Amino acid sequence: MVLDTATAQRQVLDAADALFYERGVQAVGMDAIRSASGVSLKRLYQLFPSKETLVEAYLDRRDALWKSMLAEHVEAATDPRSRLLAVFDFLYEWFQQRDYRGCAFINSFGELGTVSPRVAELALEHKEGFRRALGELAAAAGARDPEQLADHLILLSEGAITRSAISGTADPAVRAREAATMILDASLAS
Amino acid sequence: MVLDTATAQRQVLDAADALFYERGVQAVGMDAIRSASGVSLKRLYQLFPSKETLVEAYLDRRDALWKSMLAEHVEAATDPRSRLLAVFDFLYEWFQQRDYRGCAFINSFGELGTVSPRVAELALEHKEGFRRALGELAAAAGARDPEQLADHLILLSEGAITRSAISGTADPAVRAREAATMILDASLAS
DNA sequence: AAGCGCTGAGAACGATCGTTCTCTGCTGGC
DNA sequence: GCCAGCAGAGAACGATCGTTCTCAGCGCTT
Repeated sequence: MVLDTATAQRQVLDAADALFYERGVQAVGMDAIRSASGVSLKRLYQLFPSKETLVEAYLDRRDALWKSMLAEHVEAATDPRSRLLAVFDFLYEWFQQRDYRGCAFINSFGELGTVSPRVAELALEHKEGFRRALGELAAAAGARDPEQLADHLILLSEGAITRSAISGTADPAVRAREAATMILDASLAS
Repeated sequence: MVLDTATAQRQVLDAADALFYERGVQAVGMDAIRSASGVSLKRLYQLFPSKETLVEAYLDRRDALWKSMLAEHVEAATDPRSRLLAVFDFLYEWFQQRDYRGCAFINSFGELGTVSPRVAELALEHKEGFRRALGELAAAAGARDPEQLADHLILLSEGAITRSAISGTADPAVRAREAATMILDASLAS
């Protein structure tokens, strides 16, 4: 079976994503990715010269996918206020996925943050991107201090992400939405 | 050099705590713990028959230490309202520690949650203990719905914990305290 | 038809993992 | 003085890791 570069790359990334996310980076060997992807070890190393490269690609794709899923939910809402709260509806849907295991960036950072500066950097960038999005939504919603509101809302989001992972319930998203509503109302321009 | 059981156990746990917390569980071999603790491999395995046992002991001790540090901060405050907010002052101090690397339970859960039910259980218990403490503080502070307030405050706390780890700043504790104040004021019995 | 280059399958390599075993030397009881 | 038993130091074991190498086979050019 011969594969063109694009599909081979996609199959490897699909396998890496599923395995890294479920079991963690260090617990998954390159052999497991090779078996799951059906791409030979040789080709795998041609596409991604090292495991670290593959981890970076895994995180990059997660970041892009996550951003687009978030944007999808936000754009479905019309008025600025519900666009901001749509963030928490997105979280709720995410948490309900059967294989939900928390945030790949938080998990990877916990595993490799000390030893791999690249992973630490990607985690920071991912979270900063999210914070930026919240800042824009907060500004559009007419917050008195959009930056501060974004800081508060991201804490609720991150808290819900880890709590949902550990408890195995999607409920934290509901609680986060409640708290977000309170904070949002309190920080709207009067 | 001969060590009695108690000091040998303490030295092993000190070394395991420092290494597991800094580098993650999987990245630390038993040999590294042996070198750092100065306890022979044989004795190490007499005290902790497997690495998983040692990981459990590491998490148990972290839980106890964390709880007592939190209690210390809370008890230093007098009125119920500042006792509740003292949680976030505690977080601020914690985040400022030079070797702060996030929550050991969140990190361990991310690394081993899927594969080790015991680690998943300990993480859940640790977080439930924290939530319970928040619930009591919320009730004492006269919240209309203490359980809901505790749910909101724990989201802010967990969010601050992970954000502080990734960003390397203690600032999230300040932001969390701000948001907590707003939520607290909004949910006091009127 | 013949040879070159790339392929996939998987063996092989050196390192390191968690765990156990060996060996040497010391200590206490008789 | 002597022997049983436990200590520590670290070698050894089998497994697995990330990575590289071997090798037989296929498709392409001339």
